[in-house]
Amino acid sequence: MKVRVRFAPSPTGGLHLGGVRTVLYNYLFARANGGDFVLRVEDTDQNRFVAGAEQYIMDCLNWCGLIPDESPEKGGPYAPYRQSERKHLYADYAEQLIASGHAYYAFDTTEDLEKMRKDYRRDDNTNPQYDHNIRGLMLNSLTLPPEKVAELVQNGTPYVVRIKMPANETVMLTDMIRGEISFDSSLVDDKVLLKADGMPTYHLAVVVDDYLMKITHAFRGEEWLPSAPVHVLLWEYLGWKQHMPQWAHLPLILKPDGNGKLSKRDGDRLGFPVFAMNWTAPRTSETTKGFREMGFLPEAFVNMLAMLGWNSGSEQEIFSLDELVERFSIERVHKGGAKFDFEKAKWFNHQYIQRTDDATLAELAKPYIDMELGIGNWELGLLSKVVPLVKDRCTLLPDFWAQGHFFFTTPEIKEEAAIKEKWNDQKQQFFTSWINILTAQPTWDHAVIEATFNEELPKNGLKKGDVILPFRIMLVGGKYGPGVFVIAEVIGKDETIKRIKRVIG
RNA sequence: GGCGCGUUGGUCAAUCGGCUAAGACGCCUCCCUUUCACGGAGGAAUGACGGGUUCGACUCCCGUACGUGCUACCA
Repeated sequence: MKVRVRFAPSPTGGLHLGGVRTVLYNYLFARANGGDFVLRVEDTDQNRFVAGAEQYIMDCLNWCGLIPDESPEKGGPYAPYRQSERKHLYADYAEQLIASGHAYYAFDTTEDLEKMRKDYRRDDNTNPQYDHNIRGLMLNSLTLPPEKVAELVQNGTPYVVRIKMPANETVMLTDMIRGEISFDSSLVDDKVLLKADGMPTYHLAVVVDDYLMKITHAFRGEEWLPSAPVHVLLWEYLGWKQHMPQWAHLPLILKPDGNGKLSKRDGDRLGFPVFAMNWTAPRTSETTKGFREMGFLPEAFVNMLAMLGWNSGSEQEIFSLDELVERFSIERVHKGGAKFDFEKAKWFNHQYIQRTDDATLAELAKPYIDMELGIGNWELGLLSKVVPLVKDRCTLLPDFWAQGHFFFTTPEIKEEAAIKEKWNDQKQQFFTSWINILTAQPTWDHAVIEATFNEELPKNGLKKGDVILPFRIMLVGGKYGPGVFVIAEVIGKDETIKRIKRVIG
């Protein structure tokens, strides 16, 4: 049987780190097993629908290079891939469940449900559920005579369909990551399967669509584990038990400080991205930063995510996507959640920058230089000289500007104190006469510049250490950067002399 | 409250009964570099707790604690 996996997001906002990791594991598993990877949009909640979110999700997958084989955009043999467009399919299955006695109509209003939760709340049961103990007390096709039910349905009274959870059964589930898990069916509530608006809930839709789309392995977040028995029973009640996919409940990605699931808020609070790419909420126009815009390379982002919850068992940490396909195994995925570490994420990006060829880096860095200087306002050829000089100091793409800005424009002197404090006549004299020597130089390369620099030192009773730092600050503005004579070579004779004069007057 | 899941350094983690418990990030020291990085050499830092099982337990079992997830006509 052909392996088929699916990523099933609901289009409600930005794509979270954890979501991308779920996509990745799906993708790796599909590729490794010669299977299909499908993107199915779970837009069954009309209240939470956010315009543009679906397109955004696909853009994120594109950026990461995790392209689905079948999707709403691309189509495929099991189209449509949007649950809202599959709405008509679900009611029949709900009816089938009612007919076989595994589900029932419920006519309780929101107020009825609130009242029930209030009335039955006790200290040892702070959250009463609509379950096998309670359903006999509610307004549904189990408590109402058949004629009454038929009448209510016919005259358009809103109703939902609920699963009838059995009492005292042990529901078993074999998880690829966690092994055997069991639940007591008495403790699981009668989940709504079909909502009053005719849309299925996740519980029904996921089972029906996984069946119809012939999904063989289902990866999802650990937060779904408690509702897994509902899904297992649905597979059984619908008569599809032998087709049920193998489950893998992935560990959560936790916030770096304290505990709990990593949320968008944590990123805002601690200054790192949580979404793959910038996301602007259409309603509020509020933008949340993404890894892409912060200057991550998609390969580094994906590699980092792969290692958050999985490792190969070897000491290797840097893997290309192809290597991951080859090495990844779901059995080696951790059970416990992992705290997200932004420092480690940056380290991955630094590694990838060092391994990327200079021409590609120049392409990647270009937009950030454009952002500072304006498109077309600077010499593109200069960037290819700068990239190899500053790349080891760059962790994120904007660092190419931070580390190399002085190649493009005359920098502001930020370390003036370091020059002024120990300034004296000898130094003044040194630079004054050195400028004249430089001006007369027919060739301009770092070796020549350094040679003249060295020759001029003793004439003024100076050592290299006395003036090399001041010279650096003249050119760079601060105490950082590549070899100072190389910088002088790259910015050119006129600019070098200009920058020295600017300081010595 | 109930139920599920989890628990090796600050963080990510190896180990599938033999451990003097890898490696990476971060941190610290030193070297390299008359800058900052890169690179190199070191260092501090770990099995939640209590019982079993076993010649031997980080590894297996039980309990406790702690954490976390769910407990919606949201996914």
